[in-house]
Amino acid sequence: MRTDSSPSGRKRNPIIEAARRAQIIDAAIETVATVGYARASLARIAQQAKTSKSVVSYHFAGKDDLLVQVVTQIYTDTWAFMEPRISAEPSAAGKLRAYITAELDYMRLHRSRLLAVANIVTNHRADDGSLRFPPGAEESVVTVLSEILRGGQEDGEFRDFDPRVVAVTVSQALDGALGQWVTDPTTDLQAYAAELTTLFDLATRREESR
Amino acid sequence: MRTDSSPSGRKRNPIIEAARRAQIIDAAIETVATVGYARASLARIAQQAKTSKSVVSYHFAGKDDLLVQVVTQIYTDTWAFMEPRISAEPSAAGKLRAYITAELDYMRLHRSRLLAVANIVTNHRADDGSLRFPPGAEESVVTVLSEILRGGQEDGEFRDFDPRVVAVTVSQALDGALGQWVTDPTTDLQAYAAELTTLFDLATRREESR
Amino acid sequence: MRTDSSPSGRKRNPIIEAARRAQIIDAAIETVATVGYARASLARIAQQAKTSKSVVSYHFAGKDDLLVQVVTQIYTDTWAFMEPRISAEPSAAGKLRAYITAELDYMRLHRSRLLAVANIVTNHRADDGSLRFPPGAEESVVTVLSEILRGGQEDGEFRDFDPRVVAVTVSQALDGALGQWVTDPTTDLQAYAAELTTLFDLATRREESR
Amino acid sequence: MRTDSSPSGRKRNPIIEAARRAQIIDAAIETVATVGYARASLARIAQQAKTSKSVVSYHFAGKDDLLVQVVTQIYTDTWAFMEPRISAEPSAAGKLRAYITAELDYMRLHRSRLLAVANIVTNHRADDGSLRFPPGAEESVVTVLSEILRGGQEDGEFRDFDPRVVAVTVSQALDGALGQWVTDPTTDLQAYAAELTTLFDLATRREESR
DNA sequence: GATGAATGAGACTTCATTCAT
DNA sequence: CATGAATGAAGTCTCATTCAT
Repeated sequence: MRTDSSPSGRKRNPIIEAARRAQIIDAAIETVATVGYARASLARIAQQAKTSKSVVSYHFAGKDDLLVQVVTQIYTDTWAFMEPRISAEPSAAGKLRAYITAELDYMRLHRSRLLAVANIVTNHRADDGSLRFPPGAEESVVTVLSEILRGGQEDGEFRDFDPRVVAVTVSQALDGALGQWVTDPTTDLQAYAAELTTLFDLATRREESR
Repeated sequence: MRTDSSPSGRKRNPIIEAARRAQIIDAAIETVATVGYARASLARIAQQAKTSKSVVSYHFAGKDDLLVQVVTQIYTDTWAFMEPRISAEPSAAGKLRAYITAELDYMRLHRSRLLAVANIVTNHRADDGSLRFPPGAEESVVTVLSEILRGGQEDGEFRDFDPRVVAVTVSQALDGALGQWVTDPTTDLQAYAAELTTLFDLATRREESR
Repeated sequence: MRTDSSPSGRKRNPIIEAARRAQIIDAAIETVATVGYARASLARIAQQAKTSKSVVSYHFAGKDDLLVQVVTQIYTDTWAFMEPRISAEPSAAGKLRAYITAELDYMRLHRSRLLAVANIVTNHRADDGSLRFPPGAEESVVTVLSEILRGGQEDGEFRDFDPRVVAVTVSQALDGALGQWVTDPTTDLQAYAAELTTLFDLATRREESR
Repeated sequence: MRTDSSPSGRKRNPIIEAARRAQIIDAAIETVATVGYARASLARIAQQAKTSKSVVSYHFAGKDDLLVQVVTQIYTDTWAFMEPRISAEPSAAGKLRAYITAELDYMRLHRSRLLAVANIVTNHRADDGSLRFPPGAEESVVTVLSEILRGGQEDGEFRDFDPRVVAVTVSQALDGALGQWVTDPTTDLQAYAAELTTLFDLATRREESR
């Protein structure tokens, strides 16, 4: 097994290399989304990627490395999708609405990705038992949301509340939408988005503005 | 292994029986809460219960049976704790507030139980890959909440919204509180409860009443 | 566990005792006949007998003891059924025919017993790996047959052949009938008996008598 | 574990692969022949093959797959040995004699193989309890024998009898020879062959030809 | 550079037996 | 006398990882 996560030999071909890695990451996403974290073994992932376990072990330092990269990549991609739509909104309330609708739009396009991320983030642990992706982490969704909310409070748009509590709740609400959609595939995610934007609008705006 | 999960020999000793079962269930709860669903093996659970795997297999038909009983028992116990407080409230808004505060109170008393249930419910699957405790199930939290909310709408207390969306969101919000508390043990759950009751109060009441 | 195979306590009731033993032996027969020797565990046998493993262990010194008694009892019963019909025939050829038809008649009445015996006899071994019921044993079917055949040779009824070879072959032929019947339940055992009596008649009689 | 039982990676090494598989199959044969079907665990087989259980599980999809391949391979090999000798005989009676002597010759050369096959075929079952190698199967010995016998009847060589009954009996007679040889290692298999050929000759030929 | 082969640990389950009551 | 409870060994299979080529 290679010890670093990006193979580098004498004649490595970075294009083929990247393609293989992407293929394996996609397979990991699909596998975790389909069978759940606990049953997503390297064998199953390799099978999904139509390769062998060796190939997976060659391109990634180990299972942990693979899953970390899955999460990182999805976080990056999701944020690249959502960020412009959030930034485009001048008001904090607009940003919050944009956040909700953007994530639900992304969800419709990439169900497996968000499913995989949710599975991994809530289950993957280091050997000492600590969560590998603690909800308070820097890059976390919750942190971003907190800042939007705090901004809205400072601007006077939002009432007084604990930004972290609301951020956690919004984030959980979106996970709930995903779960609901998985349980009932007929769920209308756009209607769901409308429900949630209204809900959090009412829940966050200043009393005077009502 | 015992064939059925609830032993019924002619002269079985229900006291010893029940005690052992309770001990093992407690061990399972503690283990899942501590190391997570994926690492909660029968060996670890047995170790926690200070017995051997054989004893666990003797008292439960299998791992699946054990986990199902863990969930069932916690559901029952949680509901026995919450139900009186909810029923005592005459209004739907009161019931909703009671629901939130009751679950968070239970959480303070029995962190491991709710942690275990959350872990099992989101991860445990049948052999065919389907979730063993689908969120839409009869006894599910979401169903109970939906009915409270629908009642409030019929009474005219609540505005018009999709009860299921709000029920899912409330339930997820409570899970989020648990996660937040685990991540940051200094979290004040009573303050958290106040934040959430206010949030959902604002989010659900009729506009006229504002 | 009791060390001897027939329990004897202060107030034992030999009638109940015998009934229980018979019930367990029947269950063992049925279990071995149904699922085969390798899967006939004490648990399965106890289940078939509608008791618990403890009861089986109490009435028999162990699995080995139980199986030995199953075989012994069936041998005894089979022979009690066959012996009069064989003895009634004055000629050796008649005895041979009687042997074949009698065993096939018994087979129709007690399929499970012969199936169980065949399974146990060919599979059950002592801890050192030696067969527990070697085909050459005193009480064995083959020995009885050999003597009938040798008698027929001494009388001049039968041609010259190795009695043991023919005895083994007749015995195997009957086992083959059982296997055939199990495979194809529509097999007509009486027609099968006629085929076999003719076959071994032709195979054993003296040339002059043809 | 390998997912399929016959590996087909892009660049697998068929030589090493085949050698290991053959080694494990031989070990399985020897183990089953020695300790019997019921005690032939993967651990014992691996020990006999001087490897570990993992290696066995790597090369075969499971115990069932291994045993199926053992039987298949022995069937193939036995038939390759016997077929030319049978085909060389023009008459049906000759073919029948050749069948008997050929199998007994093979038995002398490969006692363990025939012992293993007999053990597996009579004991190995699918999970639903049905025999894995039912005696009526296409490739079965009995089917081949039946056709030889039927041919002899159509030619007028053989008397009128149920070909299946005689086929079963011949096959069982050969198994009986094996059992006899195992019980008494001094058994002269060539003499045994002569006894059997005479026996079935007399049993099958037309009356006119006597 | 890439992979087929191997490995040992550990998963869940079933086994025959023993023991305390 | 009878049995529910417990036990440790052993069963098959899957795991993530490593290694020789």
